[in-house]
Amino acid sequence: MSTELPKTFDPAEIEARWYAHWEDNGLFRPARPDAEPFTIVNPPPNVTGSLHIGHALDNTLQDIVIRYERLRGKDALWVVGTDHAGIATQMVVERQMELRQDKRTNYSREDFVQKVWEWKEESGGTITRQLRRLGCSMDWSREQFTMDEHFSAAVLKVFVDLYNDGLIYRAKRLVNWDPALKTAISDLEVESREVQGHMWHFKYPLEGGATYTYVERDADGNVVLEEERNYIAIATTRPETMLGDGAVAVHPNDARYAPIVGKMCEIPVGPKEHRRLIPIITDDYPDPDFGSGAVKITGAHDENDYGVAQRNGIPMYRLMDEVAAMRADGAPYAEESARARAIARGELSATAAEIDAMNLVPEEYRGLDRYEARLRVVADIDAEGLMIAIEDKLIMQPFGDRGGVVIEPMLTDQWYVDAEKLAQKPIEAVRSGEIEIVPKAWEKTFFNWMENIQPWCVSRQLWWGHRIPAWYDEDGKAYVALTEAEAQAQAGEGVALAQDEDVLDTWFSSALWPFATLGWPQSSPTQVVGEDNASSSLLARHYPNDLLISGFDILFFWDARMMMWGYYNMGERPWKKLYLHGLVRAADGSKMSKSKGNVVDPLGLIDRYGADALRFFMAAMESQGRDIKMDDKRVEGYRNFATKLWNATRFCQSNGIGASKTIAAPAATSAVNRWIIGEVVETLAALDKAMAELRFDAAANTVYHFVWDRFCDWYLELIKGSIDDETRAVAGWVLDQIYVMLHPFMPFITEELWSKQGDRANYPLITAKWPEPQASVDPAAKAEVDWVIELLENLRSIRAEVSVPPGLRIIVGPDRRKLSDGQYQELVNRFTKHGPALARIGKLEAVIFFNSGTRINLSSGDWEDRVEESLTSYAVPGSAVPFIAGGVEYVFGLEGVIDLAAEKARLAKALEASQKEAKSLEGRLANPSFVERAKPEAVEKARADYAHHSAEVERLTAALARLG
RNA sequence: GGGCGCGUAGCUCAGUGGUAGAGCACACCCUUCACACGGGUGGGGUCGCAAGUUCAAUCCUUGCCGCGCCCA
Repeated sequence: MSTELPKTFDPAEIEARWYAHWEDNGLFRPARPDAEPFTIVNPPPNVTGSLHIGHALDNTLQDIVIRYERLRGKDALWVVGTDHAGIATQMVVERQMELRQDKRTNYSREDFVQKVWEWKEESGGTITRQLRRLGCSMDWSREQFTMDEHFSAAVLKVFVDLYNDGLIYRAKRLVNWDPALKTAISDLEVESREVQGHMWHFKYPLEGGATYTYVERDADGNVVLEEERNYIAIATTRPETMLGDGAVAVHPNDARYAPIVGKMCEIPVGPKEHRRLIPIITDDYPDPDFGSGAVKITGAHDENDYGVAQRNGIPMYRLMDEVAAMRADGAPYAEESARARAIARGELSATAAEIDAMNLVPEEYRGLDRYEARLRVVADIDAEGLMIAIEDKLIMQPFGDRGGVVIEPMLTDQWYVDAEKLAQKPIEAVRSGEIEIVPKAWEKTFFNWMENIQPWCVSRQLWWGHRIPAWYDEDGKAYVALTEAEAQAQAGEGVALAQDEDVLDTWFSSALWPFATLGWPQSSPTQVVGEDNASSSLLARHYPNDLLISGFDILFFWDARMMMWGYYNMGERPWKKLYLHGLVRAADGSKMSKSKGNVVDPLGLIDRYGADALRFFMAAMESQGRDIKMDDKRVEGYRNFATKLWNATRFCQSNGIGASKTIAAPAATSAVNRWIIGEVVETLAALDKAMAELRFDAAANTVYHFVWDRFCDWYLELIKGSIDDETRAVAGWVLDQIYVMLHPFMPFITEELWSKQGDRANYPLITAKWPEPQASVDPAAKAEVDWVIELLENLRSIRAEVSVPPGLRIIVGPDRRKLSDGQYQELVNRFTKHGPALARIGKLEAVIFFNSGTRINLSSGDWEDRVEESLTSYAVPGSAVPFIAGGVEYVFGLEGVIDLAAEKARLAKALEASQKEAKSLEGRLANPSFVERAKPEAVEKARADYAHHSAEVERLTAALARLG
């Protein structure tokens, strides 16, 4: 028996109650050992994080899929967990320390890491609680963390394996150094932004006051400037790096500087007596048309210069420390610069390490911040009269995406993954279709990046994270092993070893998510499913995963790296399909950001409209490939939709309609019941198709329109007043199908209504069965109900347009003389069967078959055979309105009540539309090439449409004529 | 500079080689016994611009204009 519903629908109460029920009863992952597995892993959110609208979208989509597959009977596993987020988490804890005038370096590494763990235990669960409020049905019983012991073991194993395979190595290179976080970061963590800056033009005097003739020519080769110079002009946006210049480079074809190539010039900064001389060299890098065409080369602080320096054997002098302040270490400047001069003259050779140890910052600049040093350098050069010009200029600057400060390229020792080799399998997989990317448009972006991939810097100068399993002996030789003992064994007894201080990039570990969460490496992928080894069974059953859903913004960060790790460690794709969704934007289309203050809190939306409404919004707006603009009104609309369903259920309950007893559609004889069953069949097919194609918008809209437009607006209206046992059974069944089909999108309200429809304590909706109507569309029933609907829509439209008083009951009828006997019989049948509904909804009193004597009273069903009314009595202006439904012309009898002018206008409008349509079709059909060359179906359709419209034109013309 | 995507009703968005749809908004009507978070009926679009392909283009091609993103 059903339980009566309260009049109002309270999402908050329902959500809290059902979520706890599902979770407490293990319903997110019921034991289904024999079922086909289906697996999704969630992109692990930062453990420091809280739920933002992007998470809401991402997790809603995943939950829709997982609930759908669970309902379809699969062994659906949604792996959940959080990411230790090295930089972000360490920052959070350090900031808290700052508030207490404390800092990380006041502690030992072990103590600090311990404090991070304490913080994580206390405050790290925010986002997982919030995911529950969204209704996400993850398998919390196996919640993971990237720093869990088993996960860490997996990370170290991958590092060691890669090292042994030569795919990971340590090298001194120019890296993106974040001076705020004091760590290296990867290319992907750098954002280029255009900022207002300056270009300074300086004179670098030639050695010993040498001069040359500088000649500037225009495009035609005419001399536009010719002068004697004792300097070479250099343009730079970063004067402070001049101190580390190793050379000046010009393009080999640049005739202006040909006279001085190979000569030496002086860096015009620092104490005069110790000024360094550097060579003028040629390289393809300088662009003769940019600036002066001459470029200073600071190999240790600029990506392009680094390349030039490497190609030409130019020393790379490091100028800054870990916070990008000018170095204060090393020997006095006089001593260091003397050595540098010797090196430049070729009198002294030095190793890279020796060069790195040299500090070429003059005493007066030592310890200054790089920007302060810049100001001082510029002022000093200007004072000496060597500044040519300052230009305002927009320059591209690299910013750290976490620290928010300008990245300083720095020469440091870091660990690199040979990404190019690891990228090959993933590239092939996407190319061959082994991994499908949806929407397909992203494939190009994927290939473009993967095919130009750079070595991946994976070491980070942090304390929180997976410490790199490398130990060094006193000579700096590295021993890579899973444990210190193994490293010691490699190094030999008695060799003093020290472990690498650095940790691994968080993405290095989170890329193991698809299999390390399933028990790898303790269980191998080839192990057979066995009851005795739960984890091996898990890995074998659930790897590869079926689907990954992520935002396109982490395609490279995470998705691509999962592919690399999947093929490398498991020899197989991590998932069969990758679905990429867009960003959720603010209502005005701008990107949401804390600094702009336009962040929409998903929890606030849940408070206002309910989780179901927010979820449905996300689904309905998720068309492949597009960003979603936030629209509260739309969320509200879906809250209204939920209320609509709630009230439809209340109506059903008050009419004794309860839970269905069968999976299959009940047997039905009435057209309305047979029709709605057919509508369920069609809706289900459309929904399944949309889900198979991951068209979340189409899926959501399909259910929405079925529930509102078909079930509520027509079915319930048509059955009112004639609810018999068959109808009760069918209506109850349809409601149940609605709950099931809608459940992936709106889990809370559907579960609540399902439970209230009958005694179902042991049969919750979340684990119910997906519909199997075992029925098909009945074309006859469909035609009959479509006829009723068309008739009623015509009646309502006319009533509104010609202002028939709302309560007035009216008469309709066709002319018997225009009907065949078969048509007449069918109409008599239909009017008799649907009389009460037509009377109630259409406010019809009777149907008269004019010129036959037959009149049927629609509410009572009474017949009169010899009525005197004929069409003639209505064929007077102002008494009859014609319309066509189901191909039959009716007259709407309204003696004296209609608005003649409005009626004329209505007919004229309809006539115009029909004429336009008919004319266009006529023209098309008159075109021989259309008839000859178009598809036969198209020609056929055009003919039929033309016949229809020209008949319409005739009737409307006649009707208009009758009105005078 | 290279690549990708977008430009359809006032707004937010679907869509198709045969001249267009939804939700919201708007106008009018309705206190009809599930629902005013409701019911009903309407108005509203040269589908960015210009060429081309085609019997036919909003949909295909090219160019242009505008917007966004990614990469240098």
